[in-house]
Amino acid sequence: MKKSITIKEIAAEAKVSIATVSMVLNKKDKKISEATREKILYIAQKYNYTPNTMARSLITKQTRTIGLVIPDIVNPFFPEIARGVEDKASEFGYSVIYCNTDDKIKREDKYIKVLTEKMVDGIIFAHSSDRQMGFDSLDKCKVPIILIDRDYDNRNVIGRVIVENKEGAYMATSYLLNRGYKNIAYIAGSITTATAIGRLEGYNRALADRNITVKNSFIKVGEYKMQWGIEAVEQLLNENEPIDGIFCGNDLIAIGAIKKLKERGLNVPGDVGIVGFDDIYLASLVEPPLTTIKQPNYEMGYKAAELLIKNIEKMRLDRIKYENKEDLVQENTLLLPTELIVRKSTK
Amino acid sequence: MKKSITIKEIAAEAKVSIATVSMVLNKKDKKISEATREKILYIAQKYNYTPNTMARSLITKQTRTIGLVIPDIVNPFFPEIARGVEDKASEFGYSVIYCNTDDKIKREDKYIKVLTEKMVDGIIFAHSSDRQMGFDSLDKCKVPIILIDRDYDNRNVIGRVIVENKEGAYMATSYLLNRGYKNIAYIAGSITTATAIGRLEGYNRALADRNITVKNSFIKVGEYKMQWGIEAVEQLLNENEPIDGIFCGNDLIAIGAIKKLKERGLNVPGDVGIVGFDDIYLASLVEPPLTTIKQPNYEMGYKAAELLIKNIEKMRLDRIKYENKEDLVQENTLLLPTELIVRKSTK
DNA sequence: CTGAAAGCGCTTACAG
DNA sequence: CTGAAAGCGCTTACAG
Repeated sequence: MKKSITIKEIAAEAKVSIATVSMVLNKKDKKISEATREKILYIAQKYNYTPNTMARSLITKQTRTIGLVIPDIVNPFFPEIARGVEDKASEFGYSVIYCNTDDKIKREDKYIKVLTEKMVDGIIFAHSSDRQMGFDSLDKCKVPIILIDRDYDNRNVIGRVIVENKEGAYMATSYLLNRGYKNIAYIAGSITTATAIGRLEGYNRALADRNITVKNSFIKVGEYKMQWGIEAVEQLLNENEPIDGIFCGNDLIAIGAIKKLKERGLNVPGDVGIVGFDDIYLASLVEPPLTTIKQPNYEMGYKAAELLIKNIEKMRLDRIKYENKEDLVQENTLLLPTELIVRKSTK
Repeated sequence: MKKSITIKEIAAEAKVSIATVSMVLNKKDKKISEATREKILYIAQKYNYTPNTMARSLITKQTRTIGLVIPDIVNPFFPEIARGVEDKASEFGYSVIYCNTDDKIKREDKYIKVLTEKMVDGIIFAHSSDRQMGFDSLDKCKVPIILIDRDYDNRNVIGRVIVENKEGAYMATSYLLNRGYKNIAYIAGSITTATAIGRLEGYNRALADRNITVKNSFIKVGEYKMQWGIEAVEQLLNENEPIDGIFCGNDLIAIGAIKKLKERGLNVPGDVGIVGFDDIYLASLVEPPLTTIKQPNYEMGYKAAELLIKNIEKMRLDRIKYENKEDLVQENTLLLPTELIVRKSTK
């Protein structure tokens, strides 16, 4: 491909210094005469000058690039987040490098390292549910990190964007109880993350508020996949305790659960009431359409990017190292509300 | 965040030159004594040295970063492509910057420019259907480009990965004809791209092969969205000519079409046979599950990244400018086959 | 086996 | 209003 000209060559042709060219091209040209300015701009235009941002970054120590580390863009949970991040980033003139970790800690660490080497200005990170310890790579990381969705106490993080999981789960479970369902199971994706714990608490609380005893056999723990919804329903139906309602840890589980219930000849929501969590794209398209707790994914990505970039720019301005991150995290924790979306079949 | 040490500081502490440190750290250290090597490695380890790839890129002229420019990651068509790209890229040690254009030519041009400035080694580009001319920005682009899915004749491109649209559409239409449907409409997303033209040709051909006259009123052109499927069915049902089958330009259209048909009390596939195109994630989850032409999206992304990176590395090795791109495009055109996926309702 | 030096393309005080 | 110079953190011939 054609090579781009440099400011050196422009300077030569314009018979000025490279400093002058640099100033004009960066619009720090208040002190430059109109004549030289126009001459330089004309030449740059003529040769289709493209600045080399690598050279610039080397000096300014900013790349205007951020990293987005997520488990899997194919999981319908993540595209909206990714879109939110990219929208906000491009609004601020930042680019985003995205990485799929498949929830593997090794890959997470690798990507954190690669992104650090590429000198990204910051990272937005939805980490694996398995990551309960071993944050060495994050501690070593020289780049500010915002955690999204999956929340842990962690020192090496400047902020978090999380969701009102407890409140959402409470809403979901209460919705089922209010509609007369009594024996409500909870099919969880995991039970270790703050996210999962919040959802479990909300479920427990909703039952407790109505003096319903929580049955351990009604709580099934697996993974956030459709297949697990299928298996969990299989288990629940094969046990002695009858159920008539299910709160599912996410929509994918709920879709699997519906599939299995229908196979067994049970109607949803006639025989068994179901509520999911997340409100992914396909929740409205499956049949019956899924009643679900809307998690504001787009907003989560958008807000995370905003938080990150604002902090990046602030750090640069203040020339502060922010060693004391405890305060920062408190200040930069965003809790997004959830919402119950009731959908009825068109049939 | 903590500042990383530089090779200069390592050199000082090890009492060697920076050249030696550089060689050791880059494993070009055949000629370096074991003692100095270990000393350097130890110090680098001790201070958690992170190379500054900006500085490196400035010299080597390679960033090991590629750009992925797509309309919208939220459109379920793209996550698999994006995943394929990222998988192959990371396999080769490349990162990927992704950009959403919303099919807007202005945004495409902006991103191409930004990526060029960031000195990406290459770009994978699924461009807007509206882009029928005005490739100036691409012509100006100093970076090799691989086109995916949407194909145009264009000089400034080193390769293409496209799909057997014609064959797929032929399969889809023939499938409906073989099952006894006679009056088959085609709800197209667009009609201008090579992709769309291929699908239309396949549809026409399947009808022609059975001596069925193509009716213009059976061909509806709109956009690749669910809403258009709904509207197009509305139109088709309000017209005089009865239909009993629909080939849809993509799955989203097909899902909208099914929705509308059901609203009107028509059974799918009992009353109206439907085939989609793309095989997106939710095709199996809607009810009735969608029979569709599988477009190998993951593979498309994967192959595109492979093609791109191989060409990048080859160009670097050969130190060739590849001005004559005509040949290159021929050589680097990958045509991926489609496949008919028949799905039956579980009810 | 190792070092001194040039240079990648830029920005940023500083001097005039 | 403009230029000379230093330097960002590296790599790469070249010399010894």
